[in-house]
Amino acid sequence: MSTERQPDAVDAILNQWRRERPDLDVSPMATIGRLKRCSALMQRRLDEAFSAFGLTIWEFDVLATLRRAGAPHCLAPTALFSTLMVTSGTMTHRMQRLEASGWVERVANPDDARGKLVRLTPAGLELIDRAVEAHVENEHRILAPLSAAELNTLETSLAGLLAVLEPGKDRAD
Amino acid sequence: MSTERQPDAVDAILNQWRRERPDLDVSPMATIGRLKRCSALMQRRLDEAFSAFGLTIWEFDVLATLRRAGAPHCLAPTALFSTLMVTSGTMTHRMQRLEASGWVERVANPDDARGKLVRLTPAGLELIDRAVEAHVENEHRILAPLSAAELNTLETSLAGLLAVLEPGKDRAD
DNA sequence: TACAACTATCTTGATATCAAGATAGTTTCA
DNA sequence: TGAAACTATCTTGATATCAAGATAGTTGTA
Repeated sequence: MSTERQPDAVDAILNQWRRERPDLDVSPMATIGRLKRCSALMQRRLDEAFSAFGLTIWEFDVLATLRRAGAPHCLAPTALFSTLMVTSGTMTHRMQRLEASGWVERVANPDDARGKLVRLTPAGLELIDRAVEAHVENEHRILAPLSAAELNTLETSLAGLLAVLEPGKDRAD
Repeated sequence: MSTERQPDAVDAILNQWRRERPDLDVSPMATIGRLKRCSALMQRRLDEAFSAFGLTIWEFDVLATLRRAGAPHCLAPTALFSTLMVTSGTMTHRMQRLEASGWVERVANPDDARGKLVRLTPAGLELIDRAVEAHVENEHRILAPLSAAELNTLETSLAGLLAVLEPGKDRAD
């Protein structure tokens, strides 16, 4: 089970635990610790591209969700916060900010007067269309050091983990 | 390039983008999207174990960092917030909360009067020792559905990604 | 119709976080 | 020694988030 790679920050943490608590099998930390660390570092790299457009990660996420839904780029707040895994209160706050920026507007829902629909404005559409181009380019750049085979293995592994973590989706039983 | 797995939430997002922006090669989103989603879902699962001990994730992280440093379980705030990837202001706030809970105490730094050292109290040590046992068990449970081969592939892939993302560590040049 | 149960959204209050700057102690070097 | 540069920590003000509850509209059913 030898490895050729250089020890990383997670290896150091594992070594500390093995010294301090040799009674524990901390091997899962190798995977879960790297998952968290990769995700945190990745978000920072992605943020660099967003900030060039004056966008934060959450602003990009909301605008992108509306954009990829297709014309008329209009979704209910409930659909948005479910997709984005945040609470309704958070979504209310985000709508206020995005509306003030002029990137979304709220229009009456013809089918349900309890709520309104959130719609990309022309300015919001134009912005997110440019931002997503830069974002995708940035993602390509970030992953460029990995070979096609490495990328494929990583994606397949993460898909397997996601299937384990995603609560009860796509189950037939 | 056929796959046997069920489509997941990230596949749905990719399909939307391919319909709306067929000019973009959004393939990196398959990996990066799953990374973020796996990490978010994993944190929720981990949080379940922490909350059984009345701990939040950040409280666990700070106490665990002190614990695995070994006796006398004492680190400078700078070492803590560097390791934990947060700002100094955040760490000040965390120290106030943890000190009020009685899990850490601040002692004078004999080598540098500018700052104090943060040290686990006996109560903090006892708590984190129990909590980390439950945490590791929980991690084993979460990953149990994956085979040893799958886990090994996942860990190796994430280590490769981390080497790409980690800024300039372990470089000889 | 009328009422109960349900649902979508917003409000409130508390907390965690960050960026920028303030404060105080240490180090370097002439 | 003394002053400048540096460093460690804390403070301040703004923002994003959540949990819980409030409000208003919809649906089912007698």
